[in-house]
Amino acid sequence: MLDAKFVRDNIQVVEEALCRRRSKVALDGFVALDRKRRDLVVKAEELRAERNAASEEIGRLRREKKDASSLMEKMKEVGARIKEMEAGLPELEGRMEEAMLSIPNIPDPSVPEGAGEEDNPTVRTWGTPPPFSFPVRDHVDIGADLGILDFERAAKIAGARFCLSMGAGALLERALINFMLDVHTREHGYLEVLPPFMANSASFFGTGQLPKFEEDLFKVAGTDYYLVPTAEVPVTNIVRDEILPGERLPLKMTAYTPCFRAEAGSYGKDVRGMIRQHQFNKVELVKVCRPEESGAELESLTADAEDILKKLGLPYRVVTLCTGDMGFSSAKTYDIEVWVPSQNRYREISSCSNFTDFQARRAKIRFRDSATGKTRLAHTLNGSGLAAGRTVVAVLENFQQADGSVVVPEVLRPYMGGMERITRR
RNA sequence: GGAGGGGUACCGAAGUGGCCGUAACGGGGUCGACUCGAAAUCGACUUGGCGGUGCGAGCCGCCACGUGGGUUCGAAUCCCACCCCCUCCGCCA
Repeated sequence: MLDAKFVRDNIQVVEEALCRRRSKVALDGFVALDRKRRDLVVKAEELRAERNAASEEIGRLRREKKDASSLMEKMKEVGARIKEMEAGLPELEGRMEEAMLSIPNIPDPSVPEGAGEEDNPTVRTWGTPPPFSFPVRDHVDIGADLGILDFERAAKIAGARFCLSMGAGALLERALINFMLDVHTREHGYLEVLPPFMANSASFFGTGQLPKFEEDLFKVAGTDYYLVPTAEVPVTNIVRDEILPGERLPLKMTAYTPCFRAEAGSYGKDVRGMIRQHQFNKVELVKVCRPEESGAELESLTADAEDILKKLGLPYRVVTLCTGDMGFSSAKTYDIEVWVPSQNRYREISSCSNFTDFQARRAKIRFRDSATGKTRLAHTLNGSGLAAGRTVVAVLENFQQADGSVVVPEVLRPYMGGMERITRR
């Protein structure tokens, strides 16, 4: 959510930002609506001030055993007028709120303008796609052949877009998760947290998934809970409604969670394999920092995620999402894309975003600036570090051998009981 | 699921219709005094949001006692609904 005051005073800046984002949100009438609301608020406040003064007077008179009935009579009327004033407020405030909640974040000036995915410039590339002297197979075939992935039985248990890993497949994914958490906590200085895998609607409002994107979520029937689509939700909300001591920033947290996504509107997209699932495992990185530092913190967060791919030896590139491709709450996003041999292209494996104060304003995440003693909104960031399911895909496909086996990356071997190669059982 | 207790500031806690919300009392914190320095002691200051006004330090007002409604001239206090926490019982990994 943007600052209503900022929107009011900088309506053209916001309109221009919406235009750059290719967003269709209309700000028509916003200023007039806000004007109307503030007029009402001021009038109601004046009346309340009058009533407060009179009530005090009534109290004084009664203590002195004097008559206050005429004043009380008068205030009865004032009370009615206050009610009248306030009656119109909820509707106006509701419309304001709705307008504010539907405005996306303003893109950082460094974000390139563009319409969609095809306009995302590549920032850097690491490694080279491996050459294969034999026909490349995709992870579904590799996994089935090795007996470690079973999509048919997953469909029996749950349905389409679910995966069942077994044996070395299950071990590989668990090893990846442990490896990622260890690197981030031991080498990158993140605090490991293990949060709830469901969260209440207030948390989802805080990070911006609600109210706009409810159809992407799984709601637990009969409750106020939703399954988390990313650890961003429970982890960022750890500090919701808090004023943090300035010297404790930046907060750096990493969390493993399964992620649940309804994937509404993605019918026919990535239907094969474990690229796009209703449930997948992910290790997330979350930061809460001072506004001055969020730009640099995004760079280091992205580098922390990249480090995992480097250590695994998986080729990747980093792209900047252009204005038309960015998420609703983000001011700047880097996508890290890993090489997927069977598709002969790079696929997203991590998305690292700086939300500036957009989530912090919604979630009321503030800190006390020790220099001024004043409270300020913090900046929040997060990124996948990494999506474990897609990392399994990348490992299986990039390290596949002519004989159908898969070589285990060196750094994972200690996590897999020394296993050097996944072979058919 | 049943029974009971509770949610007030940074923490503990008092307050049960006006004299109580920058909110008693205790603790903590910050600054100052004393001291060679410290401890102890003494003093001052320590919630957040919204709106108006001003170039500004500021000044003025409104709101907030878990949340949302209601009663009343006036609600932390009375009424209704909901949320959360704690204790005991039941069930349970």
